[in-house]
Amino acid sequence: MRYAPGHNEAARDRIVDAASRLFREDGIAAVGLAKIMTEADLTVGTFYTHFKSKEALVRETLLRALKVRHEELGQALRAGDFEMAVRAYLSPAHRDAPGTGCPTAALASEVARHPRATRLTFASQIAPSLDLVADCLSTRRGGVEVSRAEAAALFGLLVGTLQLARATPDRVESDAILEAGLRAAFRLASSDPEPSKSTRARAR
Amino acid sequence: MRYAPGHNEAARDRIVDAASRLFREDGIAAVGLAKIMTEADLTVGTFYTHFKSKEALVRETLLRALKVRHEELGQALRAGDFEMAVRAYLSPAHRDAPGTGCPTAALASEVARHPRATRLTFASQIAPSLDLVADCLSTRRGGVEVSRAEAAALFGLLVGTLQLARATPDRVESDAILEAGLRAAFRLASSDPEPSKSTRARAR
DNA sequence: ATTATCTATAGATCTATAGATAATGC
DNA sequence: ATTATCTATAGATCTATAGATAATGC
Repeated sequence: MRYAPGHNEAARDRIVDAASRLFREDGIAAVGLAKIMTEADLTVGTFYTHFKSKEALVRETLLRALKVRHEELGQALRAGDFEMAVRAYLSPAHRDAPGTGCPTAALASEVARHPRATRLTFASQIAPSLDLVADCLSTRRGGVEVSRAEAAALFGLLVGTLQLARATPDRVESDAILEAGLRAAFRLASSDPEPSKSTRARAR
Repeated sequence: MRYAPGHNEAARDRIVDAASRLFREDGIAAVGLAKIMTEADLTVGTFYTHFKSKEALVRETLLRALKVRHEELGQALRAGDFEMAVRAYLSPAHRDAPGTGCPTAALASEVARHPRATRLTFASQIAPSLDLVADCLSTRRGGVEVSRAEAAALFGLLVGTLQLARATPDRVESDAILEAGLRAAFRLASSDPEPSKSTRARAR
C-alpha cells in the first residue's frame, strides 16, 4: 500500500455515491462515466482501476443503495412504525428526491433489462427487505403466514404509485395519487379478511 | 403529393411501430435512431423528414401505444371482464413480452425524467384509462364514487408488481409475485369497507 | 517500488444536418 | 416540380485502454 491508507477506498466510495445518486435521478443508460467521475472529483481514466466495467458499478450501486434502504426500513419497523414508513415512502418529499430515494422505484424497470448477474444482485438485496415487510404484515394480520411474494405485492403498490406520481406533471393530481396510494397500502396491510365470493358477486 | 398517396404515412407508421416496441423492450435512452430506422427499413437520414427530434418520436409512441391499450381496456371492461383484464395484466405472458405490453410498466420511471411536454402527453393519455378503471371500481363497490387517483393506486399496484416480476430472475419467485399481485388487486377492487380503527389497533 | 492518478486516444455510437438522388403527380 | 429517400458527415458523447506522472511506504 503506497498511497495513504484508505485513499483507494475513499475514491471508490465517492464514485459509488455519485453513481448511486445520478443513476436514480437520470437513469443508468442516460448517465455516462465521465459525469460520474467528474462528480467524484476524478478523471474518467481512473474509473477502471476501481471497477471492471460500468455494469460492475451498477451492481455495486444497487448493492449499497439497497443495503442502506434495508437498514432504514429495519429501524422504522423495529420502532413499530409501519404506517410512518409507508407515509414517508408515498410522501411528496420522496417523490421529489429520487436521487436519495428508493432504488427500486427509480430503477426496477431498467434493472429488468440488465444482465442476469445484475438482476441477481438486485433480487438478493431486496429479499431481506421483503421478508421484513412480510413479518410486519404477518403481525398486523394477527399472525397469519405472509409470503415474500405477498410482501412484494404491497411493495409493488408503493413502487408503481410513486412512479405514477413522479410521471404526473400536475402537482395536485400527483399529490392525490400519493394519498390514494397510502389508503390502498393501509387497506392491503390491514387484518381484514379476503372478500367472500358472495360479497364480490353482489358488488357487480 | 408526389410519392404514392400514403407513402409518407406508411413510413412514419413503420418508424413509430418499431420505436414503440424497441423503447418498451430496451428503454428509451438505450435505443438509438439508427436501430429504429433499420427496423423500419429506412436509413437514419430520413428520420428528420418525419419527426422534429427523438423526443417528438417518444411523444408519438407514447400517444399511440397508450391509445391502443386504452381501446383494449375499454373492450375488456365493456365485456364486464375486469378480472380477466387484471389476470391478463399480471400474467407470465405479459411479463415476458414487454415490447407489446403496457407502456406504463415499461417506461413510467423513464417518462418521469423527460421534458414536461412528454409527461403531459403521458398524463393526458393515461387519464381516460384511469377513468375507465375508476368507473369499474365504482360499480364493483356498489356505486360509491371512485376518484381517478384511486384508480391510479390500483394501476400502480399492477405496474409495480409487473416490474418486480420482470426484475426477479427466479422464474418461480417471479410467478409467485404475479399471483400475489393478483390477490392484492382483487382485494383493492372489492367492495369491502375500509378497515376500522379498532380492527387496525387490534392487529398490532 | 508500488499504485492511484493523470492525459490522450481508440473505436463505436449518438442526434442531427446537408446535399444529392430517386420516385412520383401535374 | 415536389418530396421522400439516400449517402455522407459534423460534432458530441460513449465505454474502455495505454502509457506517463505523481503520491506514498519500504
